[in-house]
Amino acid sequence: MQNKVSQAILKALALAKSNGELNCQLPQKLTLDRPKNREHGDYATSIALALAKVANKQARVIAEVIAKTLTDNNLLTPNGISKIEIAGPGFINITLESASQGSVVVEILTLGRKYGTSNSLTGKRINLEFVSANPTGPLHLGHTRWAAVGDSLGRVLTAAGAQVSREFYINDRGNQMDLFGQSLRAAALEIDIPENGYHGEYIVDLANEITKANPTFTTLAETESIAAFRDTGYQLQLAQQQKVLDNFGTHFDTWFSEQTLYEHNFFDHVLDKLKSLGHVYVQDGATWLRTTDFGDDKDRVMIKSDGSFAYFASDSAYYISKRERGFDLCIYMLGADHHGYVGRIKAMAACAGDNSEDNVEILIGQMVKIIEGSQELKLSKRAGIIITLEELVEKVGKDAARYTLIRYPTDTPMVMDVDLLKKNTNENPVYYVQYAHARICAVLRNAKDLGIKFGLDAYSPELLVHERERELIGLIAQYPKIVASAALMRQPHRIARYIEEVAGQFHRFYNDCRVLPLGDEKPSSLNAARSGLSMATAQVINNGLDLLGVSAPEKM
RNA sequence: GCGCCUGUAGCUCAGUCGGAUAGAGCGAAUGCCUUCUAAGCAUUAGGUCGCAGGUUCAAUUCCUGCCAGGCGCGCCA
Repeated sequence: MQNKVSQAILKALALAKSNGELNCQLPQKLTLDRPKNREHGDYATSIALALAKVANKQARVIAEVIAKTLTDNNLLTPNGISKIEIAGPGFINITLESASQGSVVVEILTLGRKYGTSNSLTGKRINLEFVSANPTGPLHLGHTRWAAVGDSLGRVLTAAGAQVSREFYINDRGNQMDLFGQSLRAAALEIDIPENGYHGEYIVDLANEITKANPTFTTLAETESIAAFRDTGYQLQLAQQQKVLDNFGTHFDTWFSEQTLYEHNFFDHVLDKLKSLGHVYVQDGATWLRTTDFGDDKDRVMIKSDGSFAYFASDSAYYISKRERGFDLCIYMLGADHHGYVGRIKAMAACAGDNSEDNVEILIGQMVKIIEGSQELKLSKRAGIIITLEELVEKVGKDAARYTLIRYPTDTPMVMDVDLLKKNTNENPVYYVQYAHARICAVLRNAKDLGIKFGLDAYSPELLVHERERELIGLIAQYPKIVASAALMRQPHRIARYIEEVAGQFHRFYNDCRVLPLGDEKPSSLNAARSGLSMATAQVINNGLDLLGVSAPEKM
């Protein structure tokens, strides 16, 4: 619909130019906005203001020319436009015919779950890496934000046509793993845990669990004992993370083990590749990647002078693995404490011969603060984990947890008030949206009981002329654009904010427009049309909630 | 010191590839259920969009400088 309107205006512009009424370069495409103020029509464009300078004419004059051309060439009614007005400094406000505007309901009911999907990213192979927690403990709140947002982004990108693979990178080698093993063994033997080891309470529980199943571990020689605790603890912890994420509705296509980067000479291949491109050198006994060639602050060590691999070696190998597995775009979702990595990862990609703009994207998620009893809970690795994903879900439920975490843009630090989420569930916007959905389902159940036919056949868009109906229709027509922009900008929170608006708009419609017949009234075609609109609204809310991984209950 | 993020209503936050009178929820005040889910709706109150310049028809949005807060700057992972 919107497209038809903008085509009409572009056509008018072209006609005006050929008439000599407009003498300037014409835009390729036109932006139609949905005005905030309803008095400004269904759509508005500021094209006349934009052209004023290049055409060397007053904006209002240009707007007049466009309006006149549209009218004179019979471009209004055939394109579903009922009214065109010029306002303010030269805005063109467009009002649609009810029948034409209401046709979107037919589109929604026809497409169903597919409404909102597009092909704007079709053909793009995207590797989406998120969470990637160390397998040395439970998932905490920071991970939880990404578990929700990353999963939703995956769904949004898929809806835009991209081929997405979600990946969890398991940091299963290096010092941290050894410290993990040492800590577990120390806990089992009830001796002091190393200073920089893991101190959370879960370590003791995990150690006990391991000892119970494997009583001999504590009797092995120290090195073997540490390795045994490490490897068993790793398996248990990883399984735990997988289970928790699965319950949270976040699923990964690939769990990628860091260790495997060093198998089958893959790392040698990586190093050869980087060498052949001329960015590797040896100094002070260490092997470096010259990332400063591409704007990094300093060069990075890949192989330390003692011959062991630095973490950056894995980073590089992992990136190259992703690219060689055929992904066009690698999206990294990192915590704010890792934002220093942006420069080096992009530079490393450039060292590998890639375009660091097109092939790599790094999204930084700011910290999640958590408040309980009006006091901030400080997260501390040493003291152990304050709140885990599992605990959060136990406290507030999966839907509320996911929704709250996705609702804010990730580059904003967010504050979660546990008390609020715990005791006042109705203060959470997720219920507002879910309630709208459940409410519609209730109405439709009643409609069915009353024998009202409200499918595609019985839908008469021209009957929906009430202000509330027009607003609601106009809003649900925006959904595909919202999904596309959420995908393009990698911002799933836009979906949440949008469906909140839809829910609100539905509640207002429901309040002012009786959907079903009153008392003994016979069902009319208006009842059917309104039921159809309600059904389409439910579909949009359902599709939106689905992109967030939140359920759309039919009863509440 | 350098880099990234943030500063919008009493609180938590949207909006910002420049657009008309800056929004929502919560909190405060007042109305609306004899028929569709009141977990809802309506009205009111509440703002120098951190500060100061600049760019232009138009700046909360873009640029520069400052102020305040968060985070990061290892041959750790």
